Amino acid sequence: MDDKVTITDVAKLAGVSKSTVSRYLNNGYISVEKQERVRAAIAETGFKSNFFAKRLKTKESKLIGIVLPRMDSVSVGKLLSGLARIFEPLGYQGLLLVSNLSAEKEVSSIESLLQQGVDGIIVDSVRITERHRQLAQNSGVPLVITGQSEAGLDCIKIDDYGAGHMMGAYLRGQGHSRAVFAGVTETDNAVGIERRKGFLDGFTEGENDATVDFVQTGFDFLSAYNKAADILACKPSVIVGATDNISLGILRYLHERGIKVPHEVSVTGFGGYDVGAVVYPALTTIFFDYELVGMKAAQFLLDKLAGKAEHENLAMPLLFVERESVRNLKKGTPGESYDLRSMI
Amino acid sequence: MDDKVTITDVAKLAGVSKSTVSRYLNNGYISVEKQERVRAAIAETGFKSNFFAKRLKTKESKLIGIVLPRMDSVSVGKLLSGLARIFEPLGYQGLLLVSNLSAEKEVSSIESLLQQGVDGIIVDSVRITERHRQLAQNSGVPLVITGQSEAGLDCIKIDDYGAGHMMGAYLRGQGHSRAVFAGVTETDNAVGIERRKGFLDGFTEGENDATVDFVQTGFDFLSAYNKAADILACKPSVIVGATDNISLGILRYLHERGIKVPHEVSVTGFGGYDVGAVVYPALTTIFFDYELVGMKAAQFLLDKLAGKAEHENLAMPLLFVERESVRNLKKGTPGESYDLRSMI
DNA sequence: CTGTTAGCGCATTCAG
DNA sequence: CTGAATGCGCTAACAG
Repeated sequence: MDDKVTITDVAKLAGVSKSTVSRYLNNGYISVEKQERVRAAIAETGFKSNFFAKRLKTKESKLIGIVLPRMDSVSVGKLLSGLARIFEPLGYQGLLLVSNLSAEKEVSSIESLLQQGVDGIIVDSVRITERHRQLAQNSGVPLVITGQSEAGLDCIKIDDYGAGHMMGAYLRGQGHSRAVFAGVTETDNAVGIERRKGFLDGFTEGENDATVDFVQTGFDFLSAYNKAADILACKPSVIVGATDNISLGILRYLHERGIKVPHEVSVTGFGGYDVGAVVYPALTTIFFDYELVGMKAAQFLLDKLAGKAEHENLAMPLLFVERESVRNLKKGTPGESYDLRSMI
Repeated sequence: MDDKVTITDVAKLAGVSKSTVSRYLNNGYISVEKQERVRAAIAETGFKSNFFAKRLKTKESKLIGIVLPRMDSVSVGKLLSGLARIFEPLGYQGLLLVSNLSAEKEVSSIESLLQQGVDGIIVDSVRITERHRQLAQNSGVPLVITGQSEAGLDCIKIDDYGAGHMMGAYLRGQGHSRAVFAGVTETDNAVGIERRKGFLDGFTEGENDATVDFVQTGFDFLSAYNKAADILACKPSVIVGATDNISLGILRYLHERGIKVPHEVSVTGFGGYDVGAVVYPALTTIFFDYELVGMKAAQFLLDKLAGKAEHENLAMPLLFVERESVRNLKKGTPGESYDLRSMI
């Protein structure tokens, strides 16, 4: 309603020129006296500078395009929190698009964002295509990728391979030799392929009695739960869920069947958020700091915007969270820990 | 990089005037022959119309401002999913701002959004202030509120009072008379006040032997866990968490102490997402369809934009989810249900 | 320090 | 059906 008032109206009311008002708005030099008159005129008219006109001139939008695979997931939420934490104090705002886990949709979202004139783009990708690469290199606006890692592009991500490897090595150390990896389909490269491969390597490294079966599930509790019977049929000493959610679904199934964890079978996850600590037994897992990923990615984009950033392909540190769901086969059952505070 | 090409370049290459190109872009009449030439020129140059210039003329941004209290919460994620589901197919994009649970920050976010020239605003509010009201009524852009309900404003929300009442009545029906309501502080009006009041009314209605104690917690597992001892000190037959998270924290505490749920004490929550179904016992709760709230809010905003919507103050329907965590004191212990599929 | 003069890229009259 | 002309509201030289 009140966007009718323009810089011209203010200038008229203050008895100065448009440029003077513009200077007032943009830290240009202006005498204290006129400064005051302009201030008063702006207050009186309720003037708000027109965003589009301003951007048309300056070629800067202060807008960051953000492409996410989905909205209703803890990790995505954390990632967004991290992004907001960096961008927001600097006056950048986020333009949000959802790809629904489709690499094609990611691409079209990026194209759309480019047309909107965003200053930079962050895409939490499920898979990098050739078109991603083209856009990243030729669009003229900096693009940083989280979720996947691809040589030659700017990526900030969790070290999925490393996490898998760390878990594999840990479980070997606990004396396990028969594992089932319950994972998602290969459409998500990082989770579906790297994490799994890392686990395989870490678990079987230098050993010949270690076996790993693979059972495919979805990302949600229920689909994991539904595959639990298949998993059990492999007679594992440990079940490794590709995400905490998968592990929780399996834990529920085991509970229903009266199968004791970790006494009869061990279970681990990846993710490390609080939920894993409230179930019983609390889930041993690896903590992924997606908020940190968000912050790093944001900072990196900002650096690129400022021209002071070289190419980077960074993996965030991992934190192993040992809780109650793994049995040490070499020493028997672990002493159970009975305090949530120590596990969160 | 390729944003250099403007409508003028295309016109020149196609051998027509700028206006003709503009018409081509905006469904204006243009001969088939020139249509083809323009199409070719656009393809060749890789022309993308400049967003800001276009908006400067049309006064339409196709941008929806969205203000959220936080990012890392399931309900907020669901809400966003719902919004995206409606807005996205219509070419609207979301400009996202986070208020960090502060009503003041909400207001400044709204003001900022207004200045960006968004077509409409959705704010998931924690508390409505006088300034909210002013902005909603005088800013000239439609504003719909979720999360809170306020007379005279356009609100779409969960029926918090109704949910509380429903839960209260249910528990009375199960023969409970000593309850503890574990809730958050009153800064969140809907959760802190309405939900609690509804419960109080539903639980004590027409009875005089029913008592409800109140214990304050935060929104997270751990803070609820830390208050569990205080809660137990009240000797309740049932503990009512204001959110599922609160209830899960309490459930964990009870488990650690070996207190059987629901045999020794019952527990309920509010929210109804999947996590509550994977813990043991699975949590009896009330399902809030935040995704539906998002869809409704989006549609409502669209209707207002089209001028075909009257004022509205709508509450979404509730779904009672009976699982395993409540004991029927009139009939003894419920038969336990042993299948996740029936509870999700 | 300040006013004047030009556009930014596009949509839209208005005459053809 | 089409081209020429006119701003949308603002910033950035350019001379004062």
